[in-house]
Amino acid sequence: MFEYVVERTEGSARAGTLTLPHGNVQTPAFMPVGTHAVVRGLSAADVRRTGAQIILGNTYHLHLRPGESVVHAMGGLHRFTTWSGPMLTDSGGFQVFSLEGLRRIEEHGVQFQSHIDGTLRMLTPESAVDIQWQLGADIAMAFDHVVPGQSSYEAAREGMERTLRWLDRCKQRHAQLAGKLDSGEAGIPLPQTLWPIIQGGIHDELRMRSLEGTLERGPWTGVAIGGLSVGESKPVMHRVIELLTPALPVNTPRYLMGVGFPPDLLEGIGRGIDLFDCVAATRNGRHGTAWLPTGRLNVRGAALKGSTAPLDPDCDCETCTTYPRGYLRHLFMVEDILGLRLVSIHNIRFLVRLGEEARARILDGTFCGWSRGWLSRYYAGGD
RNA sequence: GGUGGGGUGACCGAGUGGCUAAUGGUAGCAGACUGUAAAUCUGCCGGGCUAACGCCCUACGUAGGUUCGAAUCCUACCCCCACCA
Repeated sequence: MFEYVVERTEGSARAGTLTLPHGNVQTPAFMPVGTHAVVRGLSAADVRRTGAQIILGNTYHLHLRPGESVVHAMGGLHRFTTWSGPMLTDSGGFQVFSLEGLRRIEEHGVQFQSHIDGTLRMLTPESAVDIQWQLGADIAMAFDHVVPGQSSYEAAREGMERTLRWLDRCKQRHAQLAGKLDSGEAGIPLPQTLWPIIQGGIHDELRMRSLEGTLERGPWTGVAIGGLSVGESKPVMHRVIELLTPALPVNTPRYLMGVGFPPDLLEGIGRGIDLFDCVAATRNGRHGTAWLPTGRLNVRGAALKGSTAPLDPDCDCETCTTYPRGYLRHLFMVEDILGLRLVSIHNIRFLVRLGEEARARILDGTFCGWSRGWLSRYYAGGD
């Protein structure tokens, strides 16, 4: 049910297939983020047309609104959203980082003050797992403690060790719920699997200890690398990835959380990453930045006024095959929601296609050269 | 014709003697965004020179005047609006 098969490798890069209850995911792959059970601005059909195979939801946000019991009563996230493909829910661990100032960390869990109405909400390893079972995605993430990229050894060590202790508790609760499912008690339509998250900041020794501690607690159907792209430099991020992937089991998918921008995907794939998620595709889309093979394009820019050219002539997305640049710019100038949607669609398709092409290249053994050329062309565009 | 109100940078609109090249907003231009507190945020926005500090020029309807100093006070004129004839 949660099988991962690596079909071919080239250097550290891998092409594989992940089997999940709601379908397969061919890797490498980018997963669009749908924090509030929606990829912002897009319908499930829009997302499907981008070629995305799996999307995310978020424990913290869906716990606040509408509440996991509501989603569960409506038949789980798949029925709730009408997205019938694979899904993954993040645990709320990232909010420990992003909502710093609205939360207090304790060993028992994290006390959040809701950013919506100020009410106090405790998230613990156990409740994060409970909520995710109620939401019913294919993959649940362990509740982790993410520290900023600049964190000292001491701060990173604390977050990393806590993440391991919390992993034990997540695992235990997950096993309890899986046992209930087996005996038909849970009332949950399909099983889900739990993935752990490696932490340790930018400190290699901590990263390795996190990896070892995580693997000791396995086996796992997938392993995530968290706590990157949170303020550290690119070379440091690359170093940490290179450090970890060789030490991970081959037939386990590696998920680099929160990454990335287009070049980050190729840099990650080349270093052995299989799965990515990132809000940048949709956020940049809403903010008027489109990704092109030659770097970023400001869709609001005066240069696009009157242009009849497609956004990206090489792209097969709905936006690029239908609308001229001058119209997309116009949509942003008049602040119509269609503009936000169309550029989001393009950016997602752009990353999905990057994954598809990388996969094809790995399968025919031409990934490394192609990736090098792609990256130099992208960076030459001024990025 | 009379009375009253008003003319400020692309637009709207503050400012009623020095802290004013002139508050705010809009429009415009540029940039940022990485497991989403983000359809958000930041910067620029009279002209010229400078890498920059900064310097110079031109500006608050027009023309004069008062003053060390004027968008701000005075005079005349032009234009706009309202009401009355």
